[in-house]
Amino acid sequence: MGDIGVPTTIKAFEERLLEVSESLPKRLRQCADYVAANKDRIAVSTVAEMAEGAGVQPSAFMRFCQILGFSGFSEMQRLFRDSYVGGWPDYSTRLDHLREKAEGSPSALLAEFVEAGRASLENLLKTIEPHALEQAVKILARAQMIHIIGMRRSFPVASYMAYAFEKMNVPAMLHSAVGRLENRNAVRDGDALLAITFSPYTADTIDMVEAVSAHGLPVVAITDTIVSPLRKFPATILSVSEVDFGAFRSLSATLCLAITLAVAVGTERPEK
Amino acid sequence: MGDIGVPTTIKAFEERLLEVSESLPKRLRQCADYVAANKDRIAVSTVAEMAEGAGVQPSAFMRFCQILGFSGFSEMQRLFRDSYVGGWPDYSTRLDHLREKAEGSPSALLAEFVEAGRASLENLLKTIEPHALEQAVKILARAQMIHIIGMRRSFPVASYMAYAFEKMNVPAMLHSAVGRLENRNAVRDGDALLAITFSPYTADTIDMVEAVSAHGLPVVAITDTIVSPLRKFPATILSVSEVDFGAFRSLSATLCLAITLAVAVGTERPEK
DNA sequence: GCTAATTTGGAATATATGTTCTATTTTGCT
DNA sequence: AGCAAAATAGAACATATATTCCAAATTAGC
Repeated sequence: MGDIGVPTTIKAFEERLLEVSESLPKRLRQCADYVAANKDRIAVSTVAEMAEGAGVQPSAFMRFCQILGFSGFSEMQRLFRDSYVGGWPDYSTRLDHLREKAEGSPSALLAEFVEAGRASLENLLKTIEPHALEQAVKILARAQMIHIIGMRRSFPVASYMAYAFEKMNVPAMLHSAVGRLENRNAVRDGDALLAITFSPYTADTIDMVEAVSAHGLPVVAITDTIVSPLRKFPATILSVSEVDFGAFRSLSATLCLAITLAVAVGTERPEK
Repeated sequence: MGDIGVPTTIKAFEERLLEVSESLPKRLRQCADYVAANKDRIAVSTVAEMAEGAGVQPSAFMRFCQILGFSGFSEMQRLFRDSYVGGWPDYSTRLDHLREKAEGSPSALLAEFVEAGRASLENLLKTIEPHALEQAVKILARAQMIHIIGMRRSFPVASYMAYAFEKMNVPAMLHSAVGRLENRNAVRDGDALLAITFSPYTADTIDMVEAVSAHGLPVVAITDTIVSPLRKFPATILSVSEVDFGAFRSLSATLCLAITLAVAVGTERPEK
């Protein structure tokens, strides 16, 4: 046989499988065939299940794993499980460590945030529902005026969208709570609301969504996860789950979605 | 509480999660949030891993599963393993797919921005100078008050940093031009200025940098490229070159740097 | 500010699952 | 056909993981 190295990537795994499957006794060949046809099951099955699927004994499947270069089934499974979640380390605990130990230079911290941002972006692409996105664009493109609200952590996103809309000559209004002036009466028929809110959900934002949707106006919401209180309203929801780094998020994915939405609306909108 | 039935579909699971998450004590709520944001992990993780991710004890996560109507974690996991249909399109194939086949649609646009963001992040890591970053942290950590200025496109960054500093009890002041009130006299000895500006450089921001550095106060600047007009002043410069798509930039890299800077300052700063 | 009820953390326990071992069967060779 | 080598099945063992339990801490009500 060739190298004894453990496959560390799905690709390497496939190559090894192909390379080995020629010269395999009956039962082990069954394993190879079954695995080739059901690679995705490895991540969520037990040896017993895989063995049954292949029509062999667990011990046979075990030997099969070892021939592929792994120490056992668990090691092989880990490869598939890790590649499934795309390496999404637990940042919240890592930040705690950074804080406590105070070790790690700013550069190391930057590396962490870059990594978190990268993971968030990849995840965004995987989880966004194209249909919801299209619907959101349609709603906002039709609106006579887009009202934008986002407080605290969401404010940067709201303000960036306001900037982008302004640049593209799309009528939009950023509802910031400057001076506690609540310009709620600016919302009129034909308008739409774009609400951005993340846990912990600011009451003002929720209130505004409630008020606006009570008037029958359409609402588009950018929020996190599915437990958002916005689910109670008939809004078009775009959910982004940003990798959490302690109390902070880099907002990479959120801003990406935001700018996409803004540009799509700007281009779709009937001129003037 | 409502029904006691075991959720038998992901949809039912989500509904149950939403319905229950309102009235949940602290730790259980953490579980709910983490699960909502990481549903895909349930199929391939152990209770211990899920619990750690949520920042709780395994036993707490266990109770959470039971509140959702399952007998335990295993039963809940089975739901996700069974409904796991395999075929998880990995990031790169999904990206290609969206780019080509969905051309012109919002989803394709999203793919472009995600890719641009990813490239920007990678570039950020390569180009940032650790020494400059450390110096910036040092300057801001020593300042009695951090004055933040950033207009137009830079305003989201400025406001996010203001938010982050506030969260960490770091004295900071966001100089927005609300009502054209220019609070320049708020700047005092011992303070520092954090200026964020990108081409085309807003005059107000440059003016402020000039005024502040004329008083001998330290300035940290986040800007693009090396031809920034800020080079004329004795400021610590962190340059980010964001990959742009069309006329817009997703700001991914800039925000990443911003939040890094904020957290680094927050942790380095002497308490109180 | 005290008491009762709820919630939580951590260790103890039970169970499921992976892994190894060996007698038995099968295969390949002369 | 008879022998040696390889492969297999099934049981025995080891480990990892889920689950439960209870004392300590927290919260809510009075």
